[in-house]
Amino acid sequence: MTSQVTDSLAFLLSKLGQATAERFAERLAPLGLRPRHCAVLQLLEGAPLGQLALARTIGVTPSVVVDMLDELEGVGAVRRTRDTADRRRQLVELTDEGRELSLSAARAAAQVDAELLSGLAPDQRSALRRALTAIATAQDLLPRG
Amino acid sequence: MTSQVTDSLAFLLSKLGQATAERFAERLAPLGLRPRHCAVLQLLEGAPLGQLALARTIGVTPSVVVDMLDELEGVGAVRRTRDTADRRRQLVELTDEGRELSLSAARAAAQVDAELLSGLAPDQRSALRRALTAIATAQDLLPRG
DNA sequence: CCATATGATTAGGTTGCCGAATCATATGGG
DNA sequence: CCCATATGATTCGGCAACCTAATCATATGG
Repeated sequence: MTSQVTDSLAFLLSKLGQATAERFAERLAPLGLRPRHCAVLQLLEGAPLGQLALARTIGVTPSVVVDMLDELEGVGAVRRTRDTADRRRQLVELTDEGRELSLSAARAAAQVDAELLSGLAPDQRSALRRALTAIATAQDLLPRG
Repeated sequence: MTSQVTDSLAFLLSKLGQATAERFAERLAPLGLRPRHCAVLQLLEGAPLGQLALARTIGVTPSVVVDMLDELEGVGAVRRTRDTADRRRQLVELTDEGRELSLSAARAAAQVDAELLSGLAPDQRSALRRALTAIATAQDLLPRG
């Protein structure tokens, strides 16, 4: 009856989160993408953005954005163009290829979801999603309110 | 209505898992511990183990175990002793200090749990735990069957 | 028109993991 | 008995994903 760390939700969530990330990464690999690219692709589906705005929104430093964009340019998903109004600025926009990749990534994610949820009853699934969303919201983890 | 990666459970779980791990790490820091040490401490609460057995059970490579044990020895939580029956083997056992640290770690984890769950109703909490445990079991992530 | 701020980039460091190579010890077959 | 091979621990080098600080180009306000 001693309470154990591995019984905690914190431990369970950490492990499960890591395992899920790995699985998702495997699914994305054939597309030439990695999990961290997904938030970028999705953000750019709206309008083109500067790199600093991108960095702040997804919560990494500007230098990380440089790397990620180098990679995304490498697979032809995004295009950097100097902002003519402010020539310091790189406007990053999605290519058609990028839009397709973003869709494929969403499909990959959905596949992982299906695998994760396969053992759960429908009401369990929705309860899980609601609970996790509530927690993530409370912890201020979600990109768009 | 377009399905988005960030709407997926996979993405949510990855993010939440990482955030939770960071939070847990902050709680453990004053103890001189990190999340990855916890599984080791807990495993050793049973009987002393060799490092290879440790590695296999927690799912990391032997070289990682070496590092972790160096750290745990550094805070006085474990002791390595050559197995007299097989002198290649290091028998790793918990010290009294280690037992106390393990308890403190469990308390830290419980605190994080409380924070995570604070916004949820009791029935939501148990539903969440059941769902996560079911998934983790299905994915073969739990140390002890 | 110069001081200062801002956007992107580069360089270098840290953490946590991995695989391959190394070293000591054990064990079984000739 | 002794050597080939296996096993346990360790070391070393590498990789991924982040960070900070320094640098460079361009803007902007006094």
